[in-house]
Amino acid sequence: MKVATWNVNSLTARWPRVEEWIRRHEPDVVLIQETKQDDKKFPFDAFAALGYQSAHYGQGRWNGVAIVSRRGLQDVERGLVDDPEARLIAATCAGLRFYSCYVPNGRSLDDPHYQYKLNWLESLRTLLDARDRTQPVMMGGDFNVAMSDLDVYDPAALEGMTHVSEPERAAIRALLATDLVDLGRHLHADEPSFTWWDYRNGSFHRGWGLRIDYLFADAATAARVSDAYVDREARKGDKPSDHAPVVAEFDWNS
DNA sequence: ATGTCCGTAACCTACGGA
Repeated sequence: MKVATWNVNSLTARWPRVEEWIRRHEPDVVLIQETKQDDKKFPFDAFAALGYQSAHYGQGRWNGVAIVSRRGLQDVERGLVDDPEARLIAATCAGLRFYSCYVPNGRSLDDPHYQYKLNWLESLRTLLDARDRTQPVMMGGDFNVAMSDLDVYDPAALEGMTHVSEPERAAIRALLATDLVDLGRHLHADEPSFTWWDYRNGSFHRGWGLRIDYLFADAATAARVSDAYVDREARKGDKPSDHAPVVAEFDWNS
């Protein structure tokens, strides 16, 4: 079983890259963020032509999350209670409960959007805390938080900014405290493995990245993971997203 | 520290958001 999470920064603009990536890597499930589409525009048929069912929660210009699967797709849930923005979708594929998350950016520590981000993460924690612990779960997405200084190219350069503040990091730790494991760190405790590089300043080739996209799973599922990695190749070439996909591979029969 | 990209609305340019 191969699962990926990828913030595509507009599925409309990124379709050629997404299609090529799926053909090449043949994932079973892909958790997508920032489709920037409504359902009318979402390429359900194009995914079907590749052999994938899809579920989408979009709102048009901003946000938008999706789950695509070639291992079945049932029981779709959209959104967080009281959240007007399309940032969360869940579905069951091959017996696993999947969540695709697009956490608010936060903008800056003194912006109201930052408090929205903290509230959003607390709502997500509440949802996960109430889940059925007998069902395997995998949650992935763009969390817009670098969990530790190892996840930042230069901690001093980001001091006082969003993505690295202690309250955000505590909110992510609280998510993990609902019995989830960070699959990237689980297998590679000391590798930076950034997932996002700013389009500006030649950040990618200078190595100025952050690890802000994650795949989390319950401990029993995490124990079956044989590989977890970032596909940096997807950040290169023509018209890339500013995020690279995070991939996990694991034994799964059901 | 800000050299880019994306979608939109309104028009071939500016703006908000990231």
